[in-house]
Amino acid sequence: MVANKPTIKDVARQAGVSIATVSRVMAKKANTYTPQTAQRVWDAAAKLGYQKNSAAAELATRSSDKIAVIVSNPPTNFSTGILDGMQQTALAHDRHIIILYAGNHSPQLLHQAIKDATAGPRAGILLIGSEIDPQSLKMLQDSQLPVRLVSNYSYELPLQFISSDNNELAAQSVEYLIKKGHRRIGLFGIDHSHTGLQRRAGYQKAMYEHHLPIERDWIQYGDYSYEAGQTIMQHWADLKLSAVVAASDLVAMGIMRQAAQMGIKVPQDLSIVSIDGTFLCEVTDPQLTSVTQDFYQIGVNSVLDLLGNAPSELVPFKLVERGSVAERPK
Amino acid sequence: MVANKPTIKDVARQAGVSIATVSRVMAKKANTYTPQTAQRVWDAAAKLGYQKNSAAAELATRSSDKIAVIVSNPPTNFSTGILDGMQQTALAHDRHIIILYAGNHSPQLLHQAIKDATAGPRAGILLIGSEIDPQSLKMLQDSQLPVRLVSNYSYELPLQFISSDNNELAAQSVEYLIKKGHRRIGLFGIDHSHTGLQRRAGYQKAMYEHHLPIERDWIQYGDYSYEAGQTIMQHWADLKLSAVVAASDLVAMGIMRQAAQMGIKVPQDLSIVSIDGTFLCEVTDPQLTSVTQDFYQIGVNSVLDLLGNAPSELVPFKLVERGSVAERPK
DNA sequence: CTGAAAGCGCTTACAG
DNA sequence: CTGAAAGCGCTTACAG
Repeated sequence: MVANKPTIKDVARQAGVSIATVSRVMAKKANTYTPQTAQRVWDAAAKLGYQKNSAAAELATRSSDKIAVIVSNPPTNFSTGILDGMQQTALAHDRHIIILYAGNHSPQLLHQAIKDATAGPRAGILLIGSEIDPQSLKMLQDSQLPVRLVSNYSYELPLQFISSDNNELAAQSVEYLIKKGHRRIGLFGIDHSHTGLQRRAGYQKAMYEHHLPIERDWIQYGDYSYEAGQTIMQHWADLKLSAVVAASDLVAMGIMRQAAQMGIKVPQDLSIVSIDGTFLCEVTDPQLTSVTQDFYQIGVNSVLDLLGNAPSELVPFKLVERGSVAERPK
Repeated sequence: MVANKPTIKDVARQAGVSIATVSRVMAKKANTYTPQTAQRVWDAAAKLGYQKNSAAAELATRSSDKIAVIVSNPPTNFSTGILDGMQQTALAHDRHIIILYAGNHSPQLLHQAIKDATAGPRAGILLIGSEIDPQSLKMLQDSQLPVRLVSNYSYELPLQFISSDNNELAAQSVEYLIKKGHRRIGLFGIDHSHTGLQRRAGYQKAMYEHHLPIERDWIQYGDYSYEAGQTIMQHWADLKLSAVVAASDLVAMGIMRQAAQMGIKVPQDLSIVSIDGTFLCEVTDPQLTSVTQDFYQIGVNSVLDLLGNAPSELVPFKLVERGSVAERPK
């Protein structure tokens, strides 16, 4: 037979003070108690193994130190870096993070996650890679909580965000390829989400600025997955591309795999720059040149911005040269 | 100026009933209200956008529908499958999952995560891949909550678990290699955690049973990472192994990479079977033969076992033949 | 079937 | 500096 969890009353009795006093010292309210009473309270709490019931505290204050982060699970897997950054930063600011998993891009699971996130007091909501439909938006707004989109965004949405600049991500990939002498450049694996469209726009912008035509089918859609890369690559022969920007590391890997099977050599026959720059880029042969996003920093800034009520923010990325791009005689 | 979030009182007033009645219909207590009152309550709730405050409900019932899952982030990344399984199953049983992130194997972050997990009412605690130190154990036990270890275990710990059988994972890898004619077989990349030791024991058991000697240095330690695979592989020449079981997919990839650089051909010169069987196995060239764990099922069973108070369980895995093992003339 | 009331474990003015 | 008391938003015997 185990004892029930001790409450503030038990601590008060043990320390010989009122529950109000226990509450104050546990909350470290400055100048409201003597060092002596504090010590007695701490001793009593330690002895009983007391732990504050957060549900009760949240109810009383109608506030919370918990940030709800909703992660929509995309085929690509960069969330680890983001979550690491969030975690560290939250801890440093005495906040906690609870993660709600919204499965694979199903609106239903997203709604469920938002509902869970707003079912109790929260410090705010962070959404990683979630496609916001009208109902989600309404739920978010009804909650009256601070909200930030993380790692995706849309200027059409009345929501602030922290992300890399998708447009620039694609544009600079193309610029780099052009600088290396490529002219027939494709964009493989984007989808029709805001992220995909922003990257497409960046690709188009860079091509136009250099007066390069974009032929039909140079833009190939997919879902950022390995399989998408493979499938798209099967039509490469007709496209006569010398270079391609891959919508994600996974897409790039799929492209490489299919290329190998078709006897196409990377980078001699086909140059690739990959968007993301996760560890996967260092694991292929040759290694993948990439525009690498600073996922950790995105995570850090998302909680900073949320807590500090800062405006939307684009986090810098950088191009990392590895082995998947060949120079081409102009 | 926005209105405050509506409470049960607002709904009661709007529907013209008492808060007790609202509470009952929201909780769907059978046979405690007429369809008519129920309808009025639902209408009122919908109109006001009412949502139950879970903190208050948990306080009143001293219970919760939230399962806390603590994920310790290992270099290998199989948690997605597990979390998917947990998520689906929890939802099907009207439970919710909140994820607490315990960073990279630091005891401090684990303690923090356990503290957060037990700071409010919970349906139970699930820990994915966490190394349990004495203090963690005590905190877990003090919580008096149902607890399950997921994807790792120790018979020395008074905690129940759901996992693949680490011993068998390694043993069957070895068996398979022996059947293919290999005799000089190594084990690369395990660490000194329970998981590592269990896999080592399985490896040794299989070798002994076939009267095969294990030479010094055939067992190489690491941390399940890609880098570990690379580093270890640098000493391959001295070892004269014909086959190796890799402690994780990442280790296997590191091995392949280093092998390629050293001009060693997989599988002709070196056969590999990898433990885990994530998508990474299909992404290499040749693809990796693996003992693949059923992570999704592990996730499903972990919430089932937790809620049903079932005993510890070993979830079946299977050997998947791909391209990284060559037959060897005996 | 429904309501009044007590209680869950905290926090925080208010008084002293 | 400290305590008594009200209140946070729910749930649930208890009575009717």
